[in-house]
Amino acid sequence: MGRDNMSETRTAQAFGGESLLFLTDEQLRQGIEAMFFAYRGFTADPDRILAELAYGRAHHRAIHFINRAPGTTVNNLLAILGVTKQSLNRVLRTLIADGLVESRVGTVDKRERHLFLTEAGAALEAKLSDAQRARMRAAYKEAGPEAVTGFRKVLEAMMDADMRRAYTKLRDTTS
Amino acid sequence: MGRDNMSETRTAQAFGGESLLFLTDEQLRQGIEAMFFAYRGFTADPDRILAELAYGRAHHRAIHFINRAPGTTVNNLLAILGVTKQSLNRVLRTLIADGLVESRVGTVDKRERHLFLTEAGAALEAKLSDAQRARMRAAYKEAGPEAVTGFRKVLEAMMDADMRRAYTKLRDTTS
DNA sequence: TTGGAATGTCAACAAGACTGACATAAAGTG
DNA sequence: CACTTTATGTCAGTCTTGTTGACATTCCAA
Repeated sequence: MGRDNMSETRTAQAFGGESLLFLTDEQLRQGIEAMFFAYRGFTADPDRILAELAYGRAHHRAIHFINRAPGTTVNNLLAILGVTKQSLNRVLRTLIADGLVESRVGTVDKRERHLFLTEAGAALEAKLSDAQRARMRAAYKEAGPEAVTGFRKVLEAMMDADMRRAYTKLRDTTS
Repeated sequence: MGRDNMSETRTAQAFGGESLLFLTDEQLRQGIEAMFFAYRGFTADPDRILAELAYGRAHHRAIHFINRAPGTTVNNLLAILGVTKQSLNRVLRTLIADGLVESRVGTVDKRERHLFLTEAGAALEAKLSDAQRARMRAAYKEAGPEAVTGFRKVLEAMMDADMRRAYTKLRDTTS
């Protein structure tokens, strides 16, 4: 019980900013398990909403990033989502058929399809991200401002290089 | 470009410990996207190892938690993993058939099966968690000690109540 | 005009989740 | 002892989401 608290204190408080971290396998494993359980919570609320509509996480991801970067091309979306075009295409087809996403042929390059959310699509996006933001907001409040900064720092450091590029590019985009 | 850095600074530095958080939807969305991209990195290394062995994440999860709590019952594992017994059983069957997991009938309650890793199972577990820990260690080092504390705090606050119980119970177990 | 790039479609397949139904054995309870 | 509940396993079928491979279309660019 008290054992872990002790080692955690040692890491966080006894050592200063740029000093060596005291990283036991035990502490790393706790971080790993925390990621596992937290990700379940992270997706739980949207999953419930999606289940009612016979959609899955793949639909959520597509809707999220189309909303985030309206007019994005299919190829661009593929790179961000990290799936094959066939897999994405199946999801997009249902979303387009259901009137949540609109695909417009490119004007400068007519091979490209630019993706936009319809009103209905934007409404679902709002519903999904409201739920997810509520969870995130509660977690942030409970953990406190400094914790949030640390949280973001570690997550960013955990990404693959190319995902980190995609993330920071999106992050620094004024939406 | 600079816009986000400004708002982040405002949140993290201008306000003190117990003050109200300045939580814009923009900041929350960045946290959401950070979770998405980071989780990909989090699973990338084990996924590569597992792909060579024709195993998936489900096998990894089972192996991880059996290693974590040797002798755990099937029911216990079900609760932690949050899947159906049919789904877990399929994974366990292959792991037992491949000689990575051993299932022993309970002594006090003969209905229960207690799960253990074999030597081969423990070897794979070590290989997988070495890879995952290396990623985690690098991220922790890059982010710094205070960031690690904050990271863990936010993740814990993001869990569902029952997962949080499972997590802290595991966390506080001397392994 | 030819080659390559972007996109889409079809088919087949696999992992991994689900539900539902049923079997078995053991434990608990009246 | 009879009955119920619990723990586990299994069979069958479905769904989502991912994969590969093959092929067509469109169109830009050398």
